[in-house]
Amino acid sequence: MMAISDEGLGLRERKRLRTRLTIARAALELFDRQGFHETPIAQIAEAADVSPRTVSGYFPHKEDLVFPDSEEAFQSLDQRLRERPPEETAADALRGWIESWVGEQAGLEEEQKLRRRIVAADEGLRAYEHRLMLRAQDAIAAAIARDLGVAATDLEPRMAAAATVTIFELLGQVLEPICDPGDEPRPRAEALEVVDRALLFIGAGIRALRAG
Amino acid sequence: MMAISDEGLGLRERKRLRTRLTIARAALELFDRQGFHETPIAQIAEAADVSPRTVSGYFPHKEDLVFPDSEEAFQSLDQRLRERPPEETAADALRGWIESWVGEQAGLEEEQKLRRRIVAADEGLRAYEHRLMLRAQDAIAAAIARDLGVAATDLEPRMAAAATVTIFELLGQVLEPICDPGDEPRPRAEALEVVDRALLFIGAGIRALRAG
DNA sequence: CTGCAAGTTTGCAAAGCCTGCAATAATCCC
DNA sequence: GGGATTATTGCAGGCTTTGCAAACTTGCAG
Repeated sequence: MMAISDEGLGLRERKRLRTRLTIARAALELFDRQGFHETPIAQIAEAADVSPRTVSGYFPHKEDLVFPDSEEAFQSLDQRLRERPPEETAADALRGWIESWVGEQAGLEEEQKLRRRIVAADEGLRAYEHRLMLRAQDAIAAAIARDLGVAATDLEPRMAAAATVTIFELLGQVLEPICDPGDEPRPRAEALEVVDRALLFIGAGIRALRAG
Repeated sequence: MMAISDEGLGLRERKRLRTRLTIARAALELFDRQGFHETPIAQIAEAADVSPRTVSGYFPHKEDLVFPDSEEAFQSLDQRLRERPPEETAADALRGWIESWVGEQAGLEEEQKLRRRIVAADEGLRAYEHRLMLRAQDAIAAAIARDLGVAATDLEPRMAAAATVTIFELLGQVLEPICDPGDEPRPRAEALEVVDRALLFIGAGIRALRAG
């Protein structure tokens, strides 16, 4: 679910991470069984053996329980894009990041599947996920703008970035097109193939705009 | 704000529409002055001289107050796409719909500006707007799939549809890039130019995917 | 080991949103 | 006019979210 990186951390930090993880796991489990709206925070708190107030402390919005490490992911993507060498394109950096990201998710297929199923069942959660993605969209737009030598607020990089973010969203659905329990996880290669097709789509779109 | 189509309607319907309009207008005004979150429903009710329960009756979610006629717009787009003649492409139908839609908005520039400013100021509203757009996305994906002779669930039409919906969202921002009071409304032609560039982008992407 | 500083958990309360229900009021149509 | 339909309203209850202060745990220096 979340990368447990408790290296060189004091007891305090480790305990905090553990609590956070426990809560998120309990929530995911309950959401999957009963539905998001049908699961009050009080019940999650009970399952995680913690007070409701503590749940809200870790996860300001109930929806955050479904995307516990979006912040971490965004930071890593943003850094990857910013610190890419001058000769590497935004698309290459993005692809590289996705590759390593997908790699890090190894062993978490079950949780991913749960998450996908939960999100698929609730329109509001899909919108919330998109809201999280918007941050990535801005970072990607900035990176593409750097490639093209235009302002990040120009239509061109923004359209391309928006299309790119769309790919992320489709990616989740492609990886778990049928969200029934017990399905085998799709091979990683297939995910990357989708990414490559998406980047092809976007690259062609950009070229067309620049030519036209 | 909303198209007031009270032709051949009884007093009941007319009154209903009028009430709805009054509430939405009051809400928009207050949201703009104080902010979305800073405006409780009770205050809107007071301004519109109805009970809070009535507001919730007309607008199940508070956010709906900001997008009062999204349903109408979606229905009209969906119908336009479904009933397009066989020789008209999805892109053409879409462009035609946007053109007439933009035309219908004539005279509503002030409300549009208010709305844009309100939405721009709140991340949650942007996500909600996207949520509304997802319905259009499905309709567009189906239309593109029909063009291509593939299933609506295929990656190709879905990516193209997602990119298209993105255009709608950017369109609002392009039309009101600086959401300060008193700006002149952008000319309609400029909006259509954006649409054309967007369709160019998407068309090139689709061709690249089919070729590759 | 002891005790203080810093950080965490908890309960409580208040503000809001949203929904269902039943009573009341307005409108429609015969 | 009068019964049927529909709109409006108040009320209650469940839920999320936030602030605040008290109680508790951990870290660390002496």
